[in-house]
Amino acid sequence: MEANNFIEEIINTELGEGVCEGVHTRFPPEPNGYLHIGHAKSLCLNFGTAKKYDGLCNLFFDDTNPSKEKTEYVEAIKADIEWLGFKWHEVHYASDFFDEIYERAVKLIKDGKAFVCDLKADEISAMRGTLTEPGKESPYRNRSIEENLKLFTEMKDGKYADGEKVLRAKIDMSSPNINMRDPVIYRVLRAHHHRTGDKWCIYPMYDFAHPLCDSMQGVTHSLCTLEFEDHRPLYNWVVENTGVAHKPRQIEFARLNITNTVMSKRYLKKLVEDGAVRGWDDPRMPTLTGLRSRGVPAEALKNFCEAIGIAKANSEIEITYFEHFIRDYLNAHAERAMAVFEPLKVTISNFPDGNEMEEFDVNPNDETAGKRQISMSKHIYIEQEDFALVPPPKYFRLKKDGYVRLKNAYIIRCDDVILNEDGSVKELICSYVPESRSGNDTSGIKVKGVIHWVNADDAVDCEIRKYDYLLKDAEYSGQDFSERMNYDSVHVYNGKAEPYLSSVQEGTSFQLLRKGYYKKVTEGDKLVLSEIVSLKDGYKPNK
RNA sequence: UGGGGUGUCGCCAAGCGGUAAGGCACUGGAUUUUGAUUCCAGCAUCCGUAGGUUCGAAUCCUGCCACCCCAGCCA
Repeated sequence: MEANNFIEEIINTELGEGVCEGVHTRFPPEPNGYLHIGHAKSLCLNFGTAKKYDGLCNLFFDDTNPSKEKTEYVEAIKADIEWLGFKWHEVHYASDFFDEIYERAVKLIKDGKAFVCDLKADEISAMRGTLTEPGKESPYRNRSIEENLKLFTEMKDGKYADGEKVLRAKIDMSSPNINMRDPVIYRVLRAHHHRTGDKWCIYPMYDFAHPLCDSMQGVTHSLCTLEFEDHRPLYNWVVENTGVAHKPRQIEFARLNITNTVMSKRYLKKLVEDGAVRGWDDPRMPTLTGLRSRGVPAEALKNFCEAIGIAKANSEIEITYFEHFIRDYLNAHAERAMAVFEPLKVTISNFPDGNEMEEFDVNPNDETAGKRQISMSKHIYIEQEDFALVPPPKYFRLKKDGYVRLKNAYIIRCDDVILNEDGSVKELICSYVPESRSGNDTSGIKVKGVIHWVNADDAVDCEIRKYDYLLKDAEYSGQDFSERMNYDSVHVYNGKAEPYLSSVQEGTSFQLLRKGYYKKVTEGDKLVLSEIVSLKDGYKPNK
């Protein structure tokens, strides 16, 4: 099997040497928040690697800290993974293994490799040493096995208050790796666990529980992010010293960073709690559910994850790269329709009475997408921005005495402009060129601009939920028109052109296509937003 | 100043001793009834840096520099 990244190289080598027989991975979120785009990378890696090697991938909830975890999150996480289209082999919870993890801790004590420590948190911290100085051994380090056993049992039975005692692995207080300086592996914590309720008052630490859970699930390759590299020696220590039969291997890779995007669960949670966004599924959020309500196709996200690759170098991907995959997918699959945000009434004086109907492809790039009907009459609406009383340089759209093409229809000429009392444009009187009809234009007139329009007779009013940018408007001010268009063309697919449509999740009304309100659309119901909204670097929620 | 990692084009990223893939972005130009798409063309004499080994190095060796992570009873 050809390796696409360094992890696959490792697997290939192991397979070749017979170190492992198959591949079993797991996606291991802690249910303390919603999944975001960063998790998508891990999701694709874990599920993708398992699939490539015809192996298995579990969903594993790392719920060893009940004070932060909730059932709401586990349900949301499952829904997000399903949305992405991944199918897990089994679902496991660290809490399902609490009994066995406890037994493994007892074994460590019996083997003289763990001890109950009475030091307070700050004392342990003070004795841990520093980056350059070794730590000092706890005075409780040499308690007898019998005493440790008794004390640990009492910890489990609730005889001690939170923080009063902990169980520590007996490793090496002078290790240059701070994680090996007699790490705490169990703490007393009286918190209601979302699954085990009040059964336990002691909980294992991540460093102890994770390798054991990997082993018990049969995981062969435990993929995690770079910050756990220093924990690998401890991971291996646990695997080697607890007597587990199956020995998994931890491999680290760089987490995903995207420009101008907040990827920290802590801040995302704060945004939700502060009411800065309507919830975890606010389209401005980089959460999977937020992306979904924004109209981002799951396929696009997966294509993106595949393209960015897996490596160990810290990196920050430009948001345009992600946007490219959204556009790429939408261009091929999204249904088209025309829409107008700020309507400007247009009367085509020489157009015959009644409606003229015609059929068009729903998606010119996909014949199987079907056809749609578009009608036209002498009264239509166009976008206010598509007419300029005083056109800036290189303005391709409508102006007084100028021509423009109505998409899918005719070329029109603006003959007259009717103004309001305040000087703003009220209505346009135009004439159309009959022989310029879409498909068989014999007029010989060349126009550069093509604009959207809706038929006044049967256009549909839509209520669009408006989301503001978190980016300030000031970001745009000072830009000239061409730059503005350029910006829009990146963030609103095709700029002023036809928006792409795709269905959105039920319950989501209509999403923003661009800044401003949607007023009229021809085909009422499904709309979509195409702008990419992101948080600025350094953005901090209000305290 | 301890330990663990990483350094190839603006951003990702291949490359694993034989003389720098690809994508995004960008720039030209052609088509185009979406200022989109599509399509051609251009875009690292150089791989953090200084030396060394070699007929030959981004790839091997040595020194140096830069950046990231670690002192939670979080994960």
